Amino acid sequence: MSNSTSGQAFAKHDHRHCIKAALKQASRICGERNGRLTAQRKRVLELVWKNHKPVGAYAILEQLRAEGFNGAPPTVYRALDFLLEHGLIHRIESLNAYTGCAHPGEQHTGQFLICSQCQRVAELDDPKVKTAICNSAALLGFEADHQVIEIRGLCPQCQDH
Amino acid sequence: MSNSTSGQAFAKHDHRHCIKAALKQASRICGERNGRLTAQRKRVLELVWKNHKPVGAYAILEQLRAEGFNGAPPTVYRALDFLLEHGLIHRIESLNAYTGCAHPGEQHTGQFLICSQCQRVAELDDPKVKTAICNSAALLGFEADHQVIEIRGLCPQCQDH
DNA sequence: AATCGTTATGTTATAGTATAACAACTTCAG
DNA sequence: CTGAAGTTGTTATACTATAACATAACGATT
Ligand SMILES: [Zn+2]
Ligand SMILES: [Zn+2]
Ligand SMILES: [Zn+2]
Ligand SMILES: [Zn+2]
Repeated sequence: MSNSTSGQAFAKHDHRHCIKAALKQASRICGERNGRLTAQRKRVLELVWKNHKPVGAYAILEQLRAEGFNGAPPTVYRALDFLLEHGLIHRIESLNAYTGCAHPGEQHTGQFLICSQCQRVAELDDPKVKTAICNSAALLGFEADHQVIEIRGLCPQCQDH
Repeated sequence: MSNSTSGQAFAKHDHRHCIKAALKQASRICGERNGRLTAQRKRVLELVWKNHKPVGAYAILEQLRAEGFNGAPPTVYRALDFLLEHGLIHRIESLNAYTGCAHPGEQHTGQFLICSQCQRVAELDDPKVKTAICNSAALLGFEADHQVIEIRGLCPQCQDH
């Protein structure tokens, strides 16, 4: 089961559950695949999950340094690469930033709703969207493989005023 | 009328027509809006349209320098910003690169098919895709504004072998 | 426990992408 | 001609990401 219902990022919720669930899932998935969720990788994953706002590699680095870690960019990028490879986080191309995956372990390619105001991101995985794209691509004989879908707009809470 | 039928990028065609049409449209659109298509901006647009492969800002800079221009990054980025603002080019987020717009002047947000092998890009504007996304977003109360859609895969010609 | 290949991390330097800030020049309406 | 707006030049710097090589931790095997 997923650790985050679609769109939950925009609803009021106890985010500690998100974090806890994400770590638990990560642990399980790494166990199944012989991936080693080391302390650093785990810490980076926690920082990515700190909230539903995508976070940049250098922001993570700053956090780690604030905690006494004395490291350099490659350390962070390696951790991020590991987490990406195991499907525990996604990269948001239009932000050069990273966000926790809401459906870890399941094979998928996320679709992201990004609030222009509060920066929070919700991950969707709507098969209709995927189908529409694949159909459209197929008409041109294009064989779709991976999709980057990042939608900017206003989340429910930021539409108010 | 658009200067490039959807998906033409992947078909055999006389690309000189693409370039010529793009420049003509650009000239018209800038005229209508009191945008000044200066020599530099025009040259950058030509370089972006050199083929259907997105091109990076620094690659453009190199080209310009090879032509005797002795400039710096801001010049290129300013030209790109101008062209983006007037809807004459698009930015491909997942490549940090720029590509000519196939429907300049028309209000739209492109959807891009990017061949992983030959790097060529075709621009779509499928209303079904847009609708599917907007519907999906609306279910969460999210008001979609701008969409980044970049599909990786293999173009018809690169699927052969 | 000692060994050894594999994986992970440390470290330094550098590549690649983008913008800030200010100066000089061009254009064009009045 | 003149002044305001827009454009380009120039220098420096911020931000994002990786190359390359050294060291350390791990884990299976002996
Ligand atoms: Zn949460
Ligand atoms: Zn918001
Ligand atoms: Zn063409
Ligand atoms: Zn191709």
